[in-house]
Amino acid sequence: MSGTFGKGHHLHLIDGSAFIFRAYHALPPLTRKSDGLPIGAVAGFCNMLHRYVEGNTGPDAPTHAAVIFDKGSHTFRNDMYGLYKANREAMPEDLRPQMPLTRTATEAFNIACKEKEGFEADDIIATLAVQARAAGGRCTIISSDKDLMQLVGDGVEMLDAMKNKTIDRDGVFEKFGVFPESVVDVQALAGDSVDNVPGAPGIGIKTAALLINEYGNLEALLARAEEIKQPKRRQTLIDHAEQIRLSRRLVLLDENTPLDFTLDDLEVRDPDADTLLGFLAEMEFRTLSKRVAEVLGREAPVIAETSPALPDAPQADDVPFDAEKYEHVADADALQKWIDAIYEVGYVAVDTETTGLNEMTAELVGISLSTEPGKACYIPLIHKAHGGDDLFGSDDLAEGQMPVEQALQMLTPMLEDQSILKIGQNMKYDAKIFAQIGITVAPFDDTMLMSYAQHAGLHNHGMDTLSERYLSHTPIPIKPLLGSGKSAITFDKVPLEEAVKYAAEDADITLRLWQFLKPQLHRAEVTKVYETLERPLVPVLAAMERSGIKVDRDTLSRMSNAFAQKMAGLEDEIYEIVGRKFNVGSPAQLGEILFDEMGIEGGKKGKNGKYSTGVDVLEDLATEHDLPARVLDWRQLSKLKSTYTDALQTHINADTGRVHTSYSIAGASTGRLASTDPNLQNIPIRTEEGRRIREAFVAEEGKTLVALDYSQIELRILAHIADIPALKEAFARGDDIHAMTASEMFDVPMEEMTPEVRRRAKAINFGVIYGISGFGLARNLRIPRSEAQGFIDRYFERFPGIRTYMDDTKAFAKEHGYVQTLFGRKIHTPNIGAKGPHAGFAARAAINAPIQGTAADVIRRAMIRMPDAIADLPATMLLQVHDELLFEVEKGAEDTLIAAAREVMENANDPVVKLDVKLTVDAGTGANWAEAH
DNA sequence: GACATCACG
DNA sequence: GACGTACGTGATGTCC
Repeated sequence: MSGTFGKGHHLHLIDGSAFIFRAYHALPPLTRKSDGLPIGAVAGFCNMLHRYVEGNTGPDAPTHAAVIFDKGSHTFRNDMYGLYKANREAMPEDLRPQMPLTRTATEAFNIACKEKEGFEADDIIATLAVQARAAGGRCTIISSDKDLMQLVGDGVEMLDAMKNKTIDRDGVFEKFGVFPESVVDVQALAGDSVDNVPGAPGIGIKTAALLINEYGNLEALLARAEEIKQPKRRQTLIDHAEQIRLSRRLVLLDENTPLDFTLDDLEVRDPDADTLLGFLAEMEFRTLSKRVAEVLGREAPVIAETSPALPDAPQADDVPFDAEKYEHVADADALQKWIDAIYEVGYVAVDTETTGLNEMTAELVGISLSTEPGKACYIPLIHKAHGGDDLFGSDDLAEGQMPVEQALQMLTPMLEDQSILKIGQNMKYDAKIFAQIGITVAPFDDTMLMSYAQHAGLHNHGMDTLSERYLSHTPIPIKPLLGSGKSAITFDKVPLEEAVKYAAEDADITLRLWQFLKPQLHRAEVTKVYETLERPLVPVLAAMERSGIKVDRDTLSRMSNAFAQKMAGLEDEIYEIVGRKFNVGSPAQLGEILFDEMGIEGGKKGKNGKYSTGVDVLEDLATEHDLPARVLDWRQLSKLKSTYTDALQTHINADTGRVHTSYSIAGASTGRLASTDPNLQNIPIRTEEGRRIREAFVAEEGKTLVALDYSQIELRILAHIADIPALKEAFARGDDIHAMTASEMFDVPMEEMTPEVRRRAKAINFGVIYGISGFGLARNLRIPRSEAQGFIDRYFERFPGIRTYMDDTKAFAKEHGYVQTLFGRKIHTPNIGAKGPHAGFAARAAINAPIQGTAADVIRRAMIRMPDAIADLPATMLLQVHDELLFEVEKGAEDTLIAAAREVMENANDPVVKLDVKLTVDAGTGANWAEAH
């Protein structure tokens, strides 16, 4: 299609800067081999352009396209407002020299490349989009920048290339709560911390959308600001009217940027093969050159090897994923070739396929390996013929598999060879599967933990997330292979051809992630965290999980029956009071009965129109009415029964008679572990009835359980980090820390301390760790907010270091985007700059993270040292509950174990971190967990 | 699958 | 000075 741009034409506008920054952050700091020129961002940029061009086929392909860049740092917006984009970080040093190369790259692909001094790319995009619309054509803006959303509609849409998601008018509404024509009004009110647009203080996108929807537009709102009911909001709008108008001018895109070209100049052109291949060769992008050459039907240019390729050097340009190329290894010859290749490079990505997710019961089905990007294999071992269908004889193995013994005999020396690095994603899983059959995998790297060490708090660390984020590749989903629900099958029933593609791809992805993430560890300065706090924990946890803890089924069963009886009794009483039967377990039904039928005052509805019937609400009502108290009792029993006495029984392993939890190392952002399937970190203890559940956790015959827990570890760490002399001295003296706080705050001598005063001080101490607020403390203590605020003020007065710590921590988080523990663990705080309600949330999390995270690091270090420290004792470490370790030991050796374990725990910070406060550990023993704690 | 609720540190 | 508020988790049951 040609001629003047108009109806039937389709313009693509690519936000060049977004491409560059994404490429820069997604790739390691690659350099050109011949001269060391940084080219990581250019490499990523070229890959993205290539992928973009290749993806543009079919009827919706653009007829016109351009990549638009920013030019110069000073624009007309800086003249309007000196602080515009003032808090932007300077461009990284290794990115600067790459900027001109991205323009050259765009031209090499023969795509129009446009920029204009003094104008932002957004303004040029706006101008072109409006021109395209006026001419009757369509326009797609390839960007996810919210500043461009004001342009959407009437033939203009956006495409988030990252998520491959189109943003239309409805998409804009989802983001802003208004349609595109009102976006600037909302942005003017909400401001933007990234671009430093001031907006109206205290008003975020939600409130802004509410106001604009009510008043129609910004000018109408400002004109009628006096009518607003909320006093603060009204005053803000009146006081900051000019600032808001300025903000609107800042976010409003200029649709009349003077341009020295027309839409017709942007017509899509085929690249010139020589120019493009020449450029790629000059950049020394080997693989991309090959790919592009293939597409163009040309010979790939020869690029000299100017320096020997390092074995673990990341590839500057990536190999495309191609599941067809994965190898199905079916005999000893083929496997031997792989083992030889592994010894050649010294490392291998390994992944296991099994019959289930529970490593204690799952059986090994096959193994996949990868030694370089794009090169991977799957060694199926016990896949069933015909998908295990009974009609054909269910136990027949599929053809094309080597005997399990033979495969393992060949692989085991390699898996255990100290000179071969095994790379896994969540290696604890594979290590446990191999441990089941007597294979100890070592040494190893774990890509999940590498990601966690660098990016805790930013995103999760599952393979799908990492692959999409860092390899721009969506892995083959497992769902279609296994099905779901009742008809779900296990992996050994998956046909070999499909199994090879899926399984080998996992190894391929893992290897690529490792090549990408490993050099980044150093760049992010978290190598020590990974090497000392993450990786060494894997074998320790694997051993604990495999040990499990003995749980007595009869005890649970008896308790379950008792609970059921009590619940039935309570149900009768509840129905009696209400006058009919209903589902006591339904908060919705209960809410209506309490507040509508019975007419009790004080019902509060939540966001979906249901009354809240949480424990706080019911406890308040219980002083006046019988029903809430009964319901609370019923709920407690229901919880204990369903979650503990019943569910726990289903987790008792048939072979071991024990319960084997699984710890996630990379789940909690602060560095804490999390326990799942079942969660053994939330077994009841606070109420007498719940505590009895712990009686079912028992020691084996002839053994005893020993529990050791850190005393007040978070408060001790707070005393150290915030440097509070009074707290440090109290810990040194061994004082009751809450009583001391109370005495200091309320001027009560320690000898005359009452439980009530101490309770309040305790709540405040905890509040401080959580990033205290008057509201939260008031709610916790059930006192007026003003009184709670008074306590907090007094606390800050007596312990001024706390305030400094809080302020410094928030400032650090704002500046760096993360906070750190004493051991260097980073916890990212992406929402710290948010406006509105999110801000307080993020600030409190930032204040808490170094404290909770340091405590988590301390016990991790203790756990890592523990196996050696107790190696000569007849003892096993079973469980970790954040500040507690539970052991099982032969009778008679309790004291020796306590001495050894306490020594490790109390000195776990040594020698990396020197603490001003001593860590102390309390110990207990017993035949069951209730006694030991 | 979202939400409410409640178990733990 | 106000948006809604204590920090971090996981499992269960209801209800759409």
